[in-house]
Amino acid sequence: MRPRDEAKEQAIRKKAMELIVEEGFDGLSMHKLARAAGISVATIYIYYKDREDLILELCKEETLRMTEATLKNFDPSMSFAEGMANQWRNRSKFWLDNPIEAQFLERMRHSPHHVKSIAFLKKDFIEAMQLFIHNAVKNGELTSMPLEVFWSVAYAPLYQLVKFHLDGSSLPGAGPFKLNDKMMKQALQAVIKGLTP
Amino acid sequence: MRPRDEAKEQAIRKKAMELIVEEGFDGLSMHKLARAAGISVATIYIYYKDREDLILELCKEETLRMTEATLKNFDPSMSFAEGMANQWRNRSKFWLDNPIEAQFLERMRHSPHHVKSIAFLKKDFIEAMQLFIHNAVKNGELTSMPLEVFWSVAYAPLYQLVKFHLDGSSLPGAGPFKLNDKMMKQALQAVIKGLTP
DNA sequence: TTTAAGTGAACGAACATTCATTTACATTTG
DNA sequence: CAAATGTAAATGAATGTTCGTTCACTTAAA
Repeated sequence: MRPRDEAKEQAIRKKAMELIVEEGFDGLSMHKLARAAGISVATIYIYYKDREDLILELCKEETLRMTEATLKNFDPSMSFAEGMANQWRNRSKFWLDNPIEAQFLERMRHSPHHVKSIAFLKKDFIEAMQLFIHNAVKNGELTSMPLEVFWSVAYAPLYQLVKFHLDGSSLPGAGPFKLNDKMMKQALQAVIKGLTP
Repeated sequence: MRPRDEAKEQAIRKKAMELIVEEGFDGLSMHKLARAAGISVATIYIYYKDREDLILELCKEETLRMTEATLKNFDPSMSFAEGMANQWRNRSKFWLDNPIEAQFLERMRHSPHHVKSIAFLKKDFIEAMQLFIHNAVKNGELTSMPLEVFWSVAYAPLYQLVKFHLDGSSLPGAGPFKLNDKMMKQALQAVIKGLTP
């Protein structure tokens, strides 16, 4: 029996995400993908049932990689300031180390696939995050508020900053934009201050 | 000479945005759009040069409507807390009053069209925003920071909250989500607190 | 009567998916 | 050890469909 060529599957995945990031979902056609990956169209269908399956499998795997990176050295019993610093570090590091994969996930989040995409978040990841804010509230380090309000204030600024960075610009008229450590620290500090009682 | 049927152009615009919001950019085909709008395919080409032109014209007009709504009763010389309250009110109101249009703009912002899309922001809108934060810093109401850091901390939480609301949910496991005034106030308060020296 | 709005049919290109065939490797056989 | 065999990987061509766009034509109002 002939074994699968791992390099081919990797090429499919990589090029598919590149196409989606650079040209959007309408830029991902099976023929174009095959040409970009240097394989035959039919080969894609050995690995994936159809186009939809390919997209969802990509999302599933990258979501897993993302959540694993996000939980690195994280412990829900950390102090609030420590935990927030860890989360901002982990999340921004994942984005900057894996810009294609992270931007692909962001495209998913802002597409009709969104509902299916968040379903890939593992229970233990969600529970760790909920336990963290529960502890912080209990310890008087965090104002009590709905999960959604916390998430919006705590992390949305981080993702926006990283998006500005990867876009290379923010507003027309403002110059090119390059995120640095000082800005990240400043934003994190503001967020912590806002969330602290 | 036969006059243009305004209702037809409106139907095209409305249905195009609906298709993009509900099915993504690959869901917007000219044939499907014509069928949805109850007109002939060729009619679309009377109003728009091609598919790309249609998308960009939609974006241009909706961006204008959005910035006009955002500037309502806004004055850069307002106090920081007043100005922020005005902006959160204006921006959330536009989203909730025009969910299709707002979500269409958000799809643009997270697509390869993004660069063209931000170019539609009028200079006076940007200048008003910049003057507002300049004044606030001068008056000691706002910590000095790069525009991008400010924007991320000040508004990204708002857009994330509204997105949770329109999605109807946040994380799997968390129940359905409905944004209310109290949550909005709480988030705004946190943001202002974080940005104040 | 004039003129632009509006149309349905038609164009070739690109699309997702399938299929008969070939290829390359692991295993079995001599 | 080498040749034959089995099998899933890999393929290019082909299928039928949908795509964006155009065009010769009809319609309606100024």
